[in-house]
Amino acid sequence: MAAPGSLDTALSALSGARSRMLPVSTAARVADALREQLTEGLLPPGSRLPEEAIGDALGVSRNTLREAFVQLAGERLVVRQPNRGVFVAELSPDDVSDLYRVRRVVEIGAVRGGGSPAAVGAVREAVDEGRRAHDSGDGRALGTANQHFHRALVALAGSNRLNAVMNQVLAEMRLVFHAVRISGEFHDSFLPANEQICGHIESGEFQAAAQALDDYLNRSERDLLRSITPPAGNGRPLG
Amino acid sequence: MAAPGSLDTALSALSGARSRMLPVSTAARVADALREQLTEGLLPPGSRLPEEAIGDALGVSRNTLREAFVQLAGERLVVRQPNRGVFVAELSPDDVSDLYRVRRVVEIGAVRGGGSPAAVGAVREAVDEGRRAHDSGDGRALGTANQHFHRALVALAGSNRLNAVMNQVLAEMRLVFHAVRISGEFHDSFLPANEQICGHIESGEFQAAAQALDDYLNRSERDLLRSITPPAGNGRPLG
DNA sequence: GCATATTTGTCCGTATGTATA
DNA sequence: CTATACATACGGACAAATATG
Repeated sequence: MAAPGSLDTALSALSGARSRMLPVSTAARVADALREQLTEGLLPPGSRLPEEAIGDALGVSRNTLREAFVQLAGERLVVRQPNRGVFVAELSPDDVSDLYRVRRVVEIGAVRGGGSPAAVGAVREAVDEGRRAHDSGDGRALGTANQHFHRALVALAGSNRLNAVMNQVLAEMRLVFHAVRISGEFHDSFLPANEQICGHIESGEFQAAAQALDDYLNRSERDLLRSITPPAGNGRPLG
Repeated sequence: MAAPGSLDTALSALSGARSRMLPVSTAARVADALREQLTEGLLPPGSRLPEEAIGDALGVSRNTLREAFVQLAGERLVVRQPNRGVFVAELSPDDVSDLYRVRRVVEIGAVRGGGSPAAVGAVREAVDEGRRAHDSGDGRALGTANQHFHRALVALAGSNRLNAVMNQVLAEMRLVFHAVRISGEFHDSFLPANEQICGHIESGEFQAAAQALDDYLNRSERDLLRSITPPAGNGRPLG
């Protein structure tokens, strides 16, 4: 029941998605549409997602919508409570720490192994994208560029499966970012870090890059956990 | 159409699963049942999984079965071809290499970070399990123990999400293992390697453990790719 | 190349059980 | 405790795409 009005607004924009009849299933398109709403923060964590209401809003049947829910639940963006319904995932501080454990292993592991010149170039491109966003004062684009940077780091490993894992992790991170108030310094801090990490990679100093990345991830986790400001009971979900 | 008889046999044993009414959805139980059949090699890669036939065999409706298929497709155990149906995933040599890229990053990354005494103890337990299986000449149990060993390595990182990733990777690996003829030496080679890796971890020599694990994974990938014996066209799926 | 049969994709209606007001 | 709302699961239906003869 958290903000049903915004829910309607969020879903109404997707009704037109049915028009293009691509060889992709309706359920997949519904999942894509909902995933976008979720990662854009338009559906706040903890929100109930009633089948009938959302199915009507999207113009799809409950069966089709349920298939999309199964997919999103597998990506941990929504949680299915038996006989209760599906809810937008609420990430606890423990979940945030878990995500950073994944990131430390996956990102650092990918950086240690280096990558092809093209993959390294993609890292540099993400750094430049962040710098341009910073210069134009676009905080939102800056956050997106940072996600591109870390996606590019993982892509160094050259594994489609690892890329998919990172995509899911970043989607969950966006869920967290939208749930908390991000201070300006949080966004600014990673620009020089990215530059440093990228430089090490370009010069083949993977160990130094891994160390710098580890430092960055530890700082990032600490800052993010602080901004969550845990209530009385620790390990509790955050709104 | 590949071995419909074995498909019937495989599914008939699961019909009784409906008896226990746990707070777990039917679709989830169907997914569990199918996943077991898939990872046990009872449904060979490339097999078609017709909705009506399997739904009847499992005693569930097509809608419920389709929810299970969505979940299994997300785990890459089956592949959905639009308007064609779902098929048991066929892994190409490129897929195998991709899986090993994931394993190198995830397993080595987890080992580098060390783990709690309990997590290290689980690694040792998996080594012992493998030794017992070897002593009793149970090749099947040996393979299972090896999977437990690598699962325990990843568990060192203490991340539920990373454990889930590894579980999916191992499920795909089983798909490969069942599709190829495994030579006896393949199973025997990892026993001393596991012992060595475990010893390094117990003595806190994580760098040495990581190096030994890297060597093992490289050897394992090479041996597995060799046993696949790629036909004329490289990168093609294997039966 | 064409006509037919099969199967998927999607929807609807409905019965049942569970949770909540 | 009753009543209501909702999720769960089933079966049937139909169009569209695909496979088959």
